[in-house]
Amino acid sequence: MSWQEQLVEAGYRLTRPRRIVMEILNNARAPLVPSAVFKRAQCDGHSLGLVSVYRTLALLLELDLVTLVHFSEGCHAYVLASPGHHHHIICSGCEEVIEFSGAEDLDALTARVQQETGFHIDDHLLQFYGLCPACQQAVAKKIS
Amino acid sequence: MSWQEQLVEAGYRLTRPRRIVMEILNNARAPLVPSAVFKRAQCDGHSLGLVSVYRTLALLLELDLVTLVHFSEGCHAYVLASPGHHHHIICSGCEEVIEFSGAEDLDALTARVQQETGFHIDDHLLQFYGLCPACQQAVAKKIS
DNA sequence: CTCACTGCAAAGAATTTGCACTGAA
DNA sequence: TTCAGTGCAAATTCTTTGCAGTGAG
Repeated sequence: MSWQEQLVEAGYRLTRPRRIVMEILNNARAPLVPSAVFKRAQCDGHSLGLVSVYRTLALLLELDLVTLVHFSEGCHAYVLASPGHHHHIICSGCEEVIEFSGAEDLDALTARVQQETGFHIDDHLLQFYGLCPACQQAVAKKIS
Repeated sequence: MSWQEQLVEAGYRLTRPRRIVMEILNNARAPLVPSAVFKRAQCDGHSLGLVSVYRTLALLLELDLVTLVHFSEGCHAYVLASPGHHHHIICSGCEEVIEFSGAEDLDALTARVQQETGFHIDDHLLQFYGLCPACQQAVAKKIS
């Protein structure tokens, strides 16, 4: 089901601002904060209010059409969410984000922790940080 | 090495506000945002500025004496960090936070993802969300 | 046609900065 | 005694809300 269908399915309208925000997130390689989405829209010649960006992102988040990515310093930004459960690797160099799946690999750990702590675990947050291939090369060049 | 020693070691002074913030975090079962730390200080009859709370938390974070915990809605809060690498489980009921170790269990996954993506992974963020034993009981009672 | 959605302007939070004063070493 | 650290007040973000106008269905 396309995101347009999901929106409508959930009882929302398919409007210009929502299209623009989705298009921008779709073209973005890195996670974007609301103001960044707004700026890109302006650069692309689109007109939309910053307020709509906030409201649209909140809505898309609720519908799981976008996800939050957390940075170690305590900021968070939005990326498009592909269907299904995914995790992200974030490049510390260029902030590019790549998805990977593999929740299964956590099952053993989850079970162990549940047993040890008595908690009933129902969700998790997993992200990796590192350097993408391009940035690794850039660093290598800089050093040599 | 105690946190006091770590502070001094790093060239900082051991001041009243820093003691107060550490004491409050030490007594807190749940992660606290800056304003919450500030309020608790007031309740405890301590006098310190909100600004100092911000500055102190930033410093403690830099020294790894405290860590950030992320909530799914996009907020983050501070908890005391015990030495060594740890992860957190956060209770969705009472926000209590418990630490667990087990980075080793991620090694296999890390290796696989590195190979698949070409990224060079050097850090990760892992948190579990769920219900602590007490809150599980509370829910069970409510239903019955 | 209607009502959900938009965009402005304004309010409200959250966080940072400038600066004179204070107290840890 | 000295300078790092504090606390206030003000500045700067960041985010939310009220409300009249607009356009998707």
